[in-house]
Amino acid sequence: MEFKKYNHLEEEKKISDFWIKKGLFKPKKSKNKKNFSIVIPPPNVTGRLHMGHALNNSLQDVLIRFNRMKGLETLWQPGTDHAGIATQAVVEKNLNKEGVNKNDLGREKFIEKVWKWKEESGGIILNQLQKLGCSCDWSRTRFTMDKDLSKAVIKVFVELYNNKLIYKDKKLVNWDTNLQTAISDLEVVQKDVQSQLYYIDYQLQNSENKITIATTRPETMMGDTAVAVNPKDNRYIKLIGKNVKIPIVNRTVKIIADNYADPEQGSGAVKITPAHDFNDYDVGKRNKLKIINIFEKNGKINQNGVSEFIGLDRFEARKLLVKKLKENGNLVKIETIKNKVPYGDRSNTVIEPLLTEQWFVDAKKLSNKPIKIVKKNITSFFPNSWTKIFFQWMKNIEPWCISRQIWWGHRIPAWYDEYKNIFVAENFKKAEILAKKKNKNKKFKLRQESDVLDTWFSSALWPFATLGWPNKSKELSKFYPTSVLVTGFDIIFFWVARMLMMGNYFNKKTPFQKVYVHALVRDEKGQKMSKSKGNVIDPLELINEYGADSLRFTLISMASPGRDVKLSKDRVVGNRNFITKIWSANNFLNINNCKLKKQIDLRTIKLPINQWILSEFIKTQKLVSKNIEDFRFDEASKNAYKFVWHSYCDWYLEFLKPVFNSKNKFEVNEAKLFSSFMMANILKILHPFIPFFTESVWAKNKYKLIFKDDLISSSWPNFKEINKFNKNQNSINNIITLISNIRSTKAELKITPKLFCDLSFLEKSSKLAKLVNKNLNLVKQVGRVNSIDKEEFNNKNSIEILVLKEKISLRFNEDLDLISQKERISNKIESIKKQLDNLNNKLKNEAYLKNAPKEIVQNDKKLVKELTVEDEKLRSIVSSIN
RNA sequence: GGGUGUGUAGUUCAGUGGUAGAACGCUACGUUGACAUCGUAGAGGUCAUAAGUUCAAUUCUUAUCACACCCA
Repeated sequence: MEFKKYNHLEEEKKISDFWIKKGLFKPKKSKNKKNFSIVIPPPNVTGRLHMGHALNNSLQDVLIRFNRMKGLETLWQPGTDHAGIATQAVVEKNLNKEGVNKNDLGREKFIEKVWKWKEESGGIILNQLQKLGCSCDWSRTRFTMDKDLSKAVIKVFVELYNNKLIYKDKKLVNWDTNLQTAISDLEVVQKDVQSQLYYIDYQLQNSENKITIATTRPETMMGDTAVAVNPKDNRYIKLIGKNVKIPIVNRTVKIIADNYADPEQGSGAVKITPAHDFNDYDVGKRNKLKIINIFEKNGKINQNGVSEFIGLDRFEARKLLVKKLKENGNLVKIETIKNKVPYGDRSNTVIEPLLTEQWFVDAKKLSNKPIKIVKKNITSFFPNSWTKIFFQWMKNIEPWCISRQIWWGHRIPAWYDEYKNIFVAENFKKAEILAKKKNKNKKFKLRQESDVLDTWFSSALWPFATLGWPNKSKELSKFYPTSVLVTGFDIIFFWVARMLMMGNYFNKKTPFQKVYVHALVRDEKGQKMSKSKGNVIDPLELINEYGADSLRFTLISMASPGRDVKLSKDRVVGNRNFITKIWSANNFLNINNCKLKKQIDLRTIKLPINQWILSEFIKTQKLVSKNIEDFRFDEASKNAYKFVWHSYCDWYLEFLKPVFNSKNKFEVNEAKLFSSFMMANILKILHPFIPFFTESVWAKNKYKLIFKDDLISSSWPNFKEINKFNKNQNSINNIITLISNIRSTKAELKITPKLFCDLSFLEKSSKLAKLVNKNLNLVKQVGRVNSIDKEEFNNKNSIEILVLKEKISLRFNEDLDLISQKERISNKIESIKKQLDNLNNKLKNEAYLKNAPKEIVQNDKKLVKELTVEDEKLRSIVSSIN
């Protein structure tokens, strides 16, 4: 009979619609009142699904589906963040294409455009997550710029400000000259680049002598306010306190002593530009130096620069300055060096330290509680190694610059009057009340801060803001703290740490009990996937080609803790084959009319193969559960894979065939019922990994009639072991060994596998004989055995082999070439001898006997006995071969 | 420069103080009434290197080497 192939494209769409339409992703009241919740790491609203998302969300879905099936009330909270800079850039670009400039449009109109863009094309990634099978409660989808979430953001800002955990300060910040906004430390990437190190002579005042400084950024000379040397540097001690003239700039500055100057680096003398270098800024503070800012916000030289440089871009200014220095003879030499240069992670332009007024969060103070929480394991990281890295960062945390000079985002709720007062309040009216109090009878006009907040500021509130905070919602009381956070390591500082700060501060409870940290998805060679390298594998392409299930199973089975996922297409193909295998196994059941017609009382199962497969299943079900609970998704998926393919398909289905051929109605009936029952349970344990396929087969087999539920809402199998089945479990395992041995012997003798043989048991009171007699049909059909005898086959077409330490004889109706077999057994004897020698030596060693645990010694003794018997029997077999 | 992680079969990875495992790939045979997106059998490893602890080390410790990442 021909069966249709499994059509993943059709089925996945159908099943997805079905789940969503029936609202099966929504939390369902649990009997045991236990809850399980995860908040999704909100992807950018501009985002498109990449492999990292695919891995991250596949893992979350495993946890969600598993716990849902275990009967917990389960919420997976989805949504997106507004990605201030990225989204603004997208919309701005679109407008530019239409010939519209953002500034001509004005702030309000522009924001309208952004919202319009969001409604039309934002959040595509959520659809893509649905394609992946993510069972988020989509009806609860949130967006960081939603009214509710914005309310939370404002409340948090005001409260932190009132508690002096947010403040405004004039400091050097990382300035992105391209985006023209400040960014936080974390958004700066230090890149290794080749730079020129310029050695430049500064003329000493009232002297013929010069001092040579070295710099990679000569243009900042225009902002120099000192030259520093190390106080212990003998070369320069005499010069400390003397004045030098900056060439071209012609300003006179002092030579100061500061430990920052490293005698080993460059010339040992450094120019100090407090306005444009973080280290120099500190030097300037220590030495009370003047700060001269020479840059506009776009990175061009401002009025403080030398006249002919004003208006030049910083890199052009550098070129021109170097040229002038050369002409004037001030340039001593140029060295090419490797150094680190800061780049903006969004704009990829060189970051300029710039002195500006910004808003900061006192991260240091907020970090105390999270550090305690993690120390006490109230929130714990998996793998544990991340704890250390988390502490390292948290303990050295710097103030967090949260203001951004862009339009799209949460506008900072601060108002200014004309008298340099700042009023922070939840809205204009409240700010006005504060202002009236302060200004008494004075007239004033309030102007709102134009800056918006860093997107991560709102993301930090995600675990409670999405659940309704600051309202005391029932979701908040039910699902907060969330159970697990599943995230990539790259955002531990950006996001996880900050959620821990905000969650613990505002809720007195940690936002999540556990943090599962997964690694990066790389290409098969271990290279980072990047567009420029052209090695990006698009998850959507794989989903189209092989199905979401295949992709999910692959990613999940490769997610070993602490290791990157090296993805190759071959893996996905392999797992697609796994799905096809189950499909064809299920077809086998259907062909043979194996239907689950009623619930089964497991204790009444009689057939040894049914008892055996059930016992194997129970082992597997336990392993899968435990491994999912331990975040060992790789192991869990492998447990299931192994059972389904190698126990159920390879052996159990083969054993069914002789049963179906028999005339024992009872046995046939039980086999048909039970094989289908097992299939249902296979679908259950595979559901978290390959949800579409399993739900589809569930429907096809009409299991809902028996289990009363769709697969997604069915209960996770939790069978107790049945001890009285142990005997048959062993029997079948032994039969498998026997059949495997017969097959290998055939292969070794180059006998075609088709050929049947006769079997004879050579030992008195043979256990194997009893076993075989009890399962005669299985052995005969699956093992291709004709007849069972008791006498020795003393002729050229028989061979003796050892199975489970018993001698048996196989007879074929063709002559055998036993020479190779003789050699093989001799080799085996050799290796047993080695093992025996080893063991015997060990057992002679008194230190070993004294120190090793009794079980180990006993085990070794037992092994010696067994190997000795095996050795003897093999020797007798060899000697019988002529 | 400081830190973290990794190194086990051809490849990707599990694992363990006392017999070294899987998947994929490879080789041979096979179209046996679920499945060639398959079956059966098989080959393949000084567990990076060196020293130490131990009765016993692939596993623990230290050093070295290689690679990856994070921070400055």
